[in-house]
Amino acid sequence: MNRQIHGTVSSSKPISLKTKHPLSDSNQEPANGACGLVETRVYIRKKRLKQEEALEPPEKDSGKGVNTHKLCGLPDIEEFAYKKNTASSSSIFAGKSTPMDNSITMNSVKTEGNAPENWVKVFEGIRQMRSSEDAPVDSMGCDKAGSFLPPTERRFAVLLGALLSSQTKDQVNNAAIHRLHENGLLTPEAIDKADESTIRELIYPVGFYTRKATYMKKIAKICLMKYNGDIPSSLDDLLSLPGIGPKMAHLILHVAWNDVQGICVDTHVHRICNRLGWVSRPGTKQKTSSPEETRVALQQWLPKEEWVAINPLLVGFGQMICTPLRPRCEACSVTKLCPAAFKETSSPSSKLKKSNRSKETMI
DNA sequence: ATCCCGGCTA
DNA sequence: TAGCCAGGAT
Repeated sequence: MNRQIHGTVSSSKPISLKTKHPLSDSNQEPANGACGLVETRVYIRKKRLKQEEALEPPEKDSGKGVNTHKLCGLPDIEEFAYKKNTASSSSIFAGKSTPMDNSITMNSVKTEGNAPENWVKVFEGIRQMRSSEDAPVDSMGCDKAGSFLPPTERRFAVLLGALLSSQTKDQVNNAAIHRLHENGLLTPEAIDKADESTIRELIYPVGFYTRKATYMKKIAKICLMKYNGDIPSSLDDLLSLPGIGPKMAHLILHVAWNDVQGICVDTHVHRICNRLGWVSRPGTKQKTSSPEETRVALQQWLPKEEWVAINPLLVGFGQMICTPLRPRCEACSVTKLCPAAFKETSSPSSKLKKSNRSKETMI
């Protein structure tokens, strides 16, 4: 295995793509005797992880979750929404009016008719828990990666960041974007010309890298042909891109275009809103069954000023406290207002009866 | 409903 | 080590 991976971040020397790469020969994974291959892969992954650490020292809070609001190269929406006065004037939101005054948009909230009682208190409670927990380490050096790019390229980088970030730790995602950038592959033109296998190697090991490499090629072509090298600016057009679903489409719209058409609902938002009783299937009291259903229900009463903020708020909360399995209700300050509080003490023992468990935890 | 890819954990 | 997790496609 002679593949070279330069260890230093500062080096701009592209990763050698000439040497053989276990992933470059498509249809690898022979049904048998894949041991050598697997070892090679593990080796490369370790190297990459080292590289990533050099790029971004590990964060304590980073956990496993995907901080979707932290797209590589972008200012952190969470910071944008919750810190006092960040230098967000220079952020991607520059140009539009000052970011919402986070000091409290709540006051001006006119509660919609069907808004859950006390939601403001819960919102504030969660916000406080979030700020007392180790504030999420601010978006490391990665914001240099994209922020200095001209608007069109920056938007494309946002799009790729969103695509790559799903099911992938920030660190891995940022490193992948970094490698793409090193190789001049952050523009639709370059992606269009590059080999899919090259892209696949560069983004490895982000989650689902094979599919994502394919999507990147298609997306680049679509951007060139239909959008003059820019990314789509409407929700429907974003959704039409392969690999871009509702969650990412709304996120991209927020970050790239500063346009809020809907709430970015991921599994955390979905889960927590149901636990809190904030959403239900239309005309019933039952839990919503999908993030999309949650999004629609939530939008019916949550004031638009909070549509961007709620995602980073609940994502962080969902990682630290209101976890999917065995939520840490004892560490939560809003249990008095939470219908689901302490109801999920699922005894770790009973793996059996999936039905029971799913009833309790799959909320 | 199942697959994708790899990290995490019981 | 087996199984869960997480958006999106099919």
